[in-house]
Amino acid sequence: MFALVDCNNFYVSCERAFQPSLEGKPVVVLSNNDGCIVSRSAEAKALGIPMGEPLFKIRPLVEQHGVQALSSNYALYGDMSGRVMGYLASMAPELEVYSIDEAFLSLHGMARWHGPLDTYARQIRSEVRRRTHIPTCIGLAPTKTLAKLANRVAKKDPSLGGVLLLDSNERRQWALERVPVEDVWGIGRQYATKLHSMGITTAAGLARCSEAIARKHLGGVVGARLVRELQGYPCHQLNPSEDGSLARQSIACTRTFGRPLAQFEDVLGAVAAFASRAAEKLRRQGSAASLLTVFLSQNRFGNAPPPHTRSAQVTLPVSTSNTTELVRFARALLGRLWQPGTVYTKAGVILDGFEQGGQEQLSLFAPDGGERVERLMRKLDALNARYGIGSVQVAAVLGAHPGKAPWKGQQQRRTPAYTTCWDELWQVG
DNA sequence: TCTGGGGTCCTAGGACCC
DNA sequence: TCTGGGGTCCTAGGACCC
Repeated sequence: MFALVDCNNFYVSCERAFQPSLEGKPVVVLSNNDGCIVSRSAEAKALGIPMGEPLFKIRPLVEQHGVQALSSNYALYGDMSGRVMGYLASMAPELEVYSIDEAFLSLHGMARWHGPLDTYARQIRSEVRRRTHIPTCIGLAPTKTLAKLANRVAKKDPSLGGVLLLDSNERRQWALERVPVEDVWGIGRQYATKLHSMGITTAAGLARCSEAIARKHLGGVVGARLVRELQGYPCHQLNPSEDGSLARQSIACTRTFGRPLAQFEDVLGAVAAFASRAAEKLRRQGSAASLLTVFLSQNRFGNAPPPHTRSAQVTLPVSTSNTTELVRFARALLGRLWQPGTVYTKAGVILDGFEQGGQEQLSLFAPDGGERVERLMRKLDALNARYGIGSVQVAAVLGAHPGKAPWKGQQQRRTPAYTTCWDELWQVG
């Protein structure tokens, strides 16, 4: 039996945990540059504010109803997520951290010790709330896809008290019939449109599909597995997370600039900063990358025809996690992409092709130099951990401007980093 | 004026190999 | 004119997720 624990309106809930005055009011959290809505309180949803909507389009609504719009505070959310996941890890033999606000638990064999699983789930739910002030819903079912579906039903139907267990054919069928097909995990916009045109409008209808239909219309083997999972046959295993942190297969750092940029030095500053950040994340999970991609984007909402993005990739001669090396190659790729006279709005650096033990290969080429580089990188990470991200940087990051980097955007509505920054600790009193 | 960021998996086609 | 079969690796692109 799988359990899916999902935090309700996670970013808004994190903000409320430290600012109880936000309780009961319409609140939204904004994306980078205060651009789009990425989390909404129930009250904000009730006002008809859609997920992903740009703030400027709903400005009248926000002002009319006094909606609190907050900049995103990822230091806070990451820390709160760690607390929730740490507790969940203690409540089940295996835990998969699926995203910042969701986790799958394996509850195999747990009923024997803890009695009915829905009762156990209610305990977990109230304890998460007591410890962190974060509300959750929990879906329990024999497959991951059904656990997601149970979770969604529990969210929509307050009479269920935040927990739904699908442990019989009758209950499963009951749940399948009340979920629209577009809300099934793995059915996005394209597939939903296709299914509706075929007359399939509910999860129950999808569960009745033949394997051939699923394969033909829903992306081959992916669709076949989806339908099997709805029928109650597990196709997806739990992928336990090592001490709550995920080892990624790719690492990206991408940003829309605070304003459009046309100077090479300005964009280089951004790309070098992104490469540095990506290298830090890479070292934190102990990987070395063999593939480096840089992309540059122009305004995709303008009149210019697509493509709005161009990218360039290089296979590194030696896998590495060395910031200086990665910045050097990123600069070369940027040079290949750069078109003078073009105005860019966004850039990104992506690291791929990981292998373990990259450091060994590095030292093969530079028997003592490799170790020296490793020590330097460790020191760099330690300093940045102590004094804050970006305290110590390679020169290219600084670009032509000694002051604020021109690619950095606005975060005018950010709340303090209550839990992670010495200067912004929560004040009691 | 203002439109996020970071991931996953799968498929198809070409190059290349024996 | 005839001119195999099977495998791997790489890349691009599509669809989905939170």
